[in-house]
Amino acid sequence: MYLTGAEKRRTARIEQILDAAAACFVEYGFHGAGMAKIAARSRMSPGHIYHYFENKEAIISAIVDRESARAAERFAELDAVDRAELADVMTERVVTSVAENTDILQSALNMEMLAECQRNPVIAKIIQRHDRYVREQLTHLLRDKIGVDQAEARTDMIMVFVSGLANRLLRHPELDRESMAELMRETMLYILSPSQSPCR
Amino acid sequence: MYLTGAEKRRTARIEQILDAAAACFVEYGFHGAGMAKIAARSRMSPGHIYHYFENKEAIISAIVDRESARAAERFAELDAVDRAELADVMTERVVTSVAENTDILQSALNMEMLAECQRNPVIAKIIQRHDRYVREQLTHLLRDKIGVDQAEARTDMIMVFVSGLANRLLRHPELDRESMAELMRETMLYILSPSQSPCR
DNA sequence: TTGATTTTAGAATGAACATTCTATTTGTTG
DNA sequence: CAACAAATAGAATGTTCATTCTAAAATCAA
Repeated sequence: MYLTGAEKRRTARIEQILDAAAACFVEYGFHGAGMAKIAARSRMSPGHIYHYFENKEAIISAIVDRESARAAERFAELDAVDRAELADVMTERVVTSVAENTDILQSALNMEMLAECQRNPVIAKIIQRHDRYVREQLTHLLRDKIGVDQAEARTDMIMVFVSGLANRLLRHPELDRESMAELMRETMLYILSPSQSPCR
Repeated sequence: MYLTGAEKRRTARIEQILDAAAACFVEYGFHGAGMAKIAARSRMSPGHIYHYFENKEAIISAIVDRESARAAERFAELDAVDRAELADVMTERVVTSVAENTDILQSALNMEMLAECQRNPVIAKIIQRHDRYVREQLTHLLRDKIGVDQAEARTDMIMVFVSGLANRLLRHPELDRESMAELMRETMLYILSPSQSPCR
């Protein structure tokens, strides 16, 4: 699919605005960040932004959509992983996100998104759509590659871990990441073990 | 400790403002809710609010403090529980919060609080102080009543569950609460089992 | 190049906002 | 009850906000 110069410029401008908006939203929140700030950061005039987005709401929606899609991508990489290693790789993924500090920016926007999702039905729709997509992928992996029962519940449980960890690190930043990683590894393997009663 | 009439009225007014502010913050967010809205909801004039709070920031701080304290209280109730039943009761607590819809209002404010905590150091301090208090209580219970090893890590793990669940219910509201509760029960008992290698 | 169209800047607008100021009412105390 | 202090209302203020408008610059098509 070929893009004309005009189309290329258009998408470049849109990216430019979204990058600036994301940075501002991290710093000030969706409602604390003004259009003037976003305009300055994207090196455009405020008025110009309205050629690409109908209003601020539309920018927020686009950001939520983009961030959700990026999160989903990260899960999708698991698809390529070998059947035998899958449980370990998934475990390692979650564990690593404790050990290293899992992308601060992403976490900051996530909280903002979840706060917004509780009062803005448009945002809620977007978030829930991406979540469904991720769950479908993950459940497929769990059921058909690892062969667990209750694959849906286990999927949700794993996602409880991921978001729960992000919250935890905010409330307890000095948390001992090493012991946490260890316990997390144990628990993940417990949840991912294929038998109904997973003790071996 | 006796309170004079004036002191009683003062604290009543403050509660009145905080209740109104909490409701507005749930509906519009910390930065979307204006002082005019808060004033109207607490049936006071905007100006009058400034006799009790220096500015809006101070109201936000007070709300975060109050909500955190309430959450801590709920954990503190566990102190009265009998040693033998503790693991089961704690498990039941978490499981129940999946089964019934765990206090929506609390969850709404929590996300708002965590979003704010990432950019406002004053808010971060308040949240982290309450979290430390809750952890101390819980770790004490786990170590001295249940007798687990790695009590700190297990404490954090349980708190990962609680906040992770709140997030999960936002992203996946139609989640099958029954299977989730079942898997959650299993996993909680795994984490709370006293032996180092918890399979029996 | 010329004319048309798109892109951009930046000022203008009017509403909403947090906060302050000035009165007025209410309550308390001697 | 009188006088003073505290509590309260509501208008005033100056700022910031999202959005719109006007016009200039850049790009493209012929």
